[in-house]
Amino acid sequence: MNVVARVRAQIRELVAEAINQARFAGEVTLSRDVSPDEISVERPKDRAHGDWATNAALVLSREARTAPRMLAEAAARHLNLSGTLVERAEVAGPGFINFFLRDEWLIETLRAILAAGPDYGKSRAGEGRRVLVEFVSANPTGPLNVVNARHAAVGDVLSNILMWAGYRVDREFYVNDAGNQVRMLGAAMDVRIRQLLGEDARLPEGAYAGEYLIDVAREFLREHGTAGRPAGPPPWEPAAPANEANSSAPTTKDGERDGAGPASWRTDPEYEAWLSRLARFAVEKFVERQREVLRRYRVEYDRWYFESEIRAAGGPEQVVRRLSDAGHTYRDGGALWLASTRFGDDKDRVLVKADGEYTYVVPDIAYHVNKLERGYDLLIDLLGRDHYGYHVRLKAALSALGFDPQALEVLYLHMVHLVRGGEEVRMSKRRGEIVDMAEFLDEVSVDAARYFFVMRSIDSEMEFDLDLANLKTSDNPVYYVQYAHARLCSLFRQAQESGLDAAGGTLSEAPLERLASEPERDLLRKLAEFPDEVELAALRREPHRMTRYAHEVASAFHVFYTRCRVLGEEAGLTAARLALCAATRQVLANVLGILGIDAPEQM
RNA sequence: GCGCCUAUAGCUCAGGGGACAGAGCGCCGGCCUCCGGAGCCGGGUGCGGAGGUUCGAAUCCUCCUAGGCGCACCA
Repeated sequence: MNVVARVRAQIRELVAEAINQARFAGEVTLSRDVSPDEISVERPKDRAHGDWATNAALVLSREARTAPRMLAEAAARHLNLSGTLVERAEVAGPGFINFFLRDEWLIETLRAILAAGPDYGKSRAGEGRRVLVEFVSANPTGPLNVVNARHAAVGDVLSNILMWAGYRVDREFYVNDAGNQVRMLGAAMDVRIRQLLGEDARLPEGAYAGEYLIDVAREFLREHGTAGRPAGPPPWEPAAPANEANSSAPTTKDGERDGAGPASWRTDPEYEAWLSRLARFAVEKFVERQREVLRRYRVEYDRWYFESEIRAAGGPEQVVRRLSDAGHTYRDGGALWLASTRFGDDKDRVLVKADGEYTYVVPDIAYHVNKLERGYDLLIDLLGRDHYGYHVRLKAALSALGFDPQALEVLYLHMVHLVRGGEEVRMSKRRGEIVDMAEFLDEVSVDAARYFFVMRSIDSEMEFDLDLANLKTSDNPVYYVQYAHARLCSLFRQAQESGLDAAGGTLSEAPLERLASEPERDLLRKLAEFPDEVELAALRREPHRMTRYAHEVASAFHVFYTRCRVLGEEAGLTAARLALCAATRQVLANVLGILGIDAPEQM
C-alpha cells in the first residue's frame, strides 16, 4: 500500500476509535460503535486546513443529537496520535477535524518513488482481473476519421491506466467485414471501377459516396484488371435496357426510394461473387490503412477480430439457437425477435430479418459471448454517443444467455468538433467529407492529438482547436508538461558534468528533511498523489484525470524550480533537491508513459 | 411525442454533498549577472432559471428554458 493510502486508513481508524472512546467516556451519546469504513477522509482544498480532514462529526451530529462542533471536540480529545504519521489534529469550521502530518510521510514518499522508479504509481486495485477493451472498431469501408482518433486515444490510455491499476488488459478492434454494408461497399467499388473505365454508372441508393474509394478502385484495376467481371448490368440496375422514367427501384409515396439497401436488388449470383471479391479487396486495403495510421498514433491492438471469423465459426447461429432454446425469442411478421423487454430493454429487437439476414446485433452478441468465453472478466466497449442505448440490447442478450450483464461496460464518447481559424470544420460521412485521420495527423503531432483528446472527460462534447494544438511553441498544454521533463533532464546533465552523483540510490541517502520550503513540500505532496490518481482514473474510467494530473505536477515543478535553486547550493541541500527532481522526473515520465506521449530529454 | 446526456469565467474545459468554485487560452502589468523565459508572480468576471431536501447544494430531487443524441427488419 502506498503512503497516502496508508495514512488515510490510519486516520479512519483513529477517528473511529476516538469517537468510540468519547462515547465510552460518556461524552457522546451514540447507541452504537462507529466503524472506520464510515469515516470519510478527504484532502482539504485549502492547505491551512491540514493534509487531511474528516467531516465525521458533521455527519454523526444528528444521530448523536449533539452539535457538530462539540462532537468534533469530544472526538479530538480522544485522538491517540502516538505512533502515527499524524502530528496534530484540530477542530475547525462547522465541525471538521483537520489533520496535519509529520514531515516524515513526505520523506517516506520520496524514498518510495526513487525505489519504485518506473513502477511508481502501479497498484493492485484491479486484482488481476482480465479486461478486454474494445475501441474504435470502425467500419472497414473507408479511412479513419477524427472521431476515431478520439476513441483511439481514450481507449489506449484507458487500457494503460487499467494495466497500471493491476488489471490484465487486452485491446481489441472489431472489424465489421460482413453483412449488408460490405455488399454496399462492393457495389460502390463496382461503380467507381466503371467510372474509371469511362462507363456510365451511378451509385446505388445508400452507397458510400466518398471519393476515397476511387483510389482503391484504381488499385484494384491495376492489380487485377477487369477479369471476372460479369457482362450484364449490376443487380441494382434493371435487367433489361432501361426505358422507364428514371428510377431503378420502386418509390414510396413520399418519393423516397424503397428498399434503399441490397434487399431490393435483383438476384444475380455471378455478379454477387464479383461484388464480394471487390468488397474483400477494399476491406483488406482499408483495414491495412487503419492499422497503419493507428500504429503511427502509437495504438497497438492485441487482436483484430473479424466479424467474418465469428460468422465462419457459426457464432450467430449458436446465439440464435441458444436464445430460442432458452425461450426468449418469437416470430412476428416474418422476423425472429428477441424478447429483450424481459431484460430491461424498452422494446423487443429483431434478430433475423424477414429476408433471412441477421441484424447487426446478432454477430455482435456472438462476438461478446466469444470474449467472455475466452476468459475475460470484464468487457469494456467504447462507442460513439450516436449509438447510445445499444448496451441495453447487448446486456439483455447476454442476460438471456445466462451471462452476468455486469461483465459488460459500455462507455459512450461524445462528438468532436474540429475548429480551424475559429470556424467549425464540418464532418459529414454521408456527403463524403470525412476529416481523414491520417491527414489530421499530418497537421497535428501525435503527442498533441493524444493529449487533447484525453484531456476532456469522455462524456463531454469537445472542441478540438487545430490552431491551438498546432502551436509547436508555447501555450500548448502538451508542451508545458513535456518542457518540465526536458528541463529536469537538462538539470541532470549539468549535475553530471559538475561531477555530482545523481543516481537514485545515492539520492535517497540525501538529507531529505532539508526539503522544508513550501514549493518543495507542495511538489512532494503532488508526487505523493500519483498512485491514488491512477487508481481513481482506473476505477472510475476517467482517463482525463491523467492529463490534469500531469499538468499539476508540471506546474508544481515549475514553481519549485523558479523559487528554489538546485545546483550550487550547499552540498546537502543540493543532494536533497536533486532527489526531489529525480522523483519528479520519474513521475512525469510515468504519467507521460500512461498517456502514450513522448517524454523528451530536450526540446 | 418518449428517453438519455449536457448547461460552470469572454472562449475551451475541470470540479459531481463540505469550509472563500479551479485550470488553460485571451487581455493588462511585473520577474532573467545564475540550473532551459516553452517558465514564474500579480490583476477580472461565473455555477442557465425557479422551487425543494440538508447543519451545508455548482453537486441530490422536481419543474422550466436552451442545446445535443437516441427512439430501424441501419450499422
